[in-house]
Amino acid sequence: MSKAKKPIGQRNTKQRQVILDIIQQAQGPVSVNEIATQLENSEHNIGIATIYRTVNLLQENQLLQCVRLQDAVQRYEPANIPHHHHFSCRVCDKVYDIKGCFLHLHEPQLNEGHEIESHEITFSGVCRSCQEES
Amino acid sequence: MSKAKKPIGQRNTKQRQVILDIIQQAQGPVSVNEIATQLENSEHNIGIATIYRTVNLLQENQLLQCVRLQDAVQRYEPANIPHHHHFSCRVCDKVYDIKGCFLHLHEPQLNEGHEIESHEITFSGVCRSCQEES
DNA sequence: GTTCGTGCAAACCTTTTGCAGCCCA
DNA sequence: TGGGCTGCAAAAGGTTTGCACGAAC
Repeated sequence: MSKAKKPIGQRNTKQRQVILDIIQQAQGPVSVNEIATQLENSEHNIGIATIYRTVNLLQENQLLQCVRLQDAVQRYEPANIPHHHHFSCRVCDKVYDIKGCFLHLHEPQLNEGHEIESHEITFSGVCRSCQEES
Repeated sequence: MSKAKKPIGQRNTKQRQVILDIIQQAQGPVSVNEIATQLENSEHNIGIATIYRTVNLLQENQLLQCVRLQDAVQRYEPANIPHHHHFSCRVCDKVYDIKGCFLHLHEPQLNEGHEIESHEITFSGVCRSCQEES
């Protein structure tokens, strides 16, 4: 069923396809731990080092981008989704995508002389689901 | 000379005052490593665990706030400075404060149902000093 | 003197690396 | 068949914790 997919890196292994599939089907950026947990619940047995090596490879090939929020872990999401930001729930720790961007970057004096190339906005609070539960 | 200062936590120790002084006199958020380096260059001998325990205590007492940028380390800054954000130079790795906030948070539907309590914006690019050097 | 705080070292957590065996091309 | 890829385990960085000694009240 993965006949038409082009190889990741030099060889097209099952592990790499499975990991990429998990990230592409997620609702927001996922961590290596979250990937490992999903794999444990399936029949796949993929070592943690392979997951790390794969996400790094996918990043180098511009298929993934890395998101680092307030906690210690890195999360990964497909590189081809439009510009957006993230919301991190302080109750359940889940990370959601927030569409669009509220930033007005073109007020010139606000850069204070630095050359801004990119920005990252992280919101935090209580997510939809956790509000309903309380 | 630290006669008038009120205690941090339950006891007023020299270590805690020294660590707080370093953070308050810094130009931007500082990491535990940067604090440790400054202490090595002085006559103080403070264990790394004490620095971590102190910044965590100061955070609980709302004297410090934690800033986590794209790299793995946490940085700390006084909690009483006005709302602002940060710029991280990809050349020299220094972190600068950016005054003010460009964010327009009150467009209601953009929260996507989550209750936003705080936000953090990190800019990155090339800082003033590094531009001049090239 | 009692209790809290410190320093040291070990533990912990996330991520990386070395290496022998496996499997895709 | 050969070399890239995997799994395991050990190592590497940043942070936390346990414990006995020392210092603040």
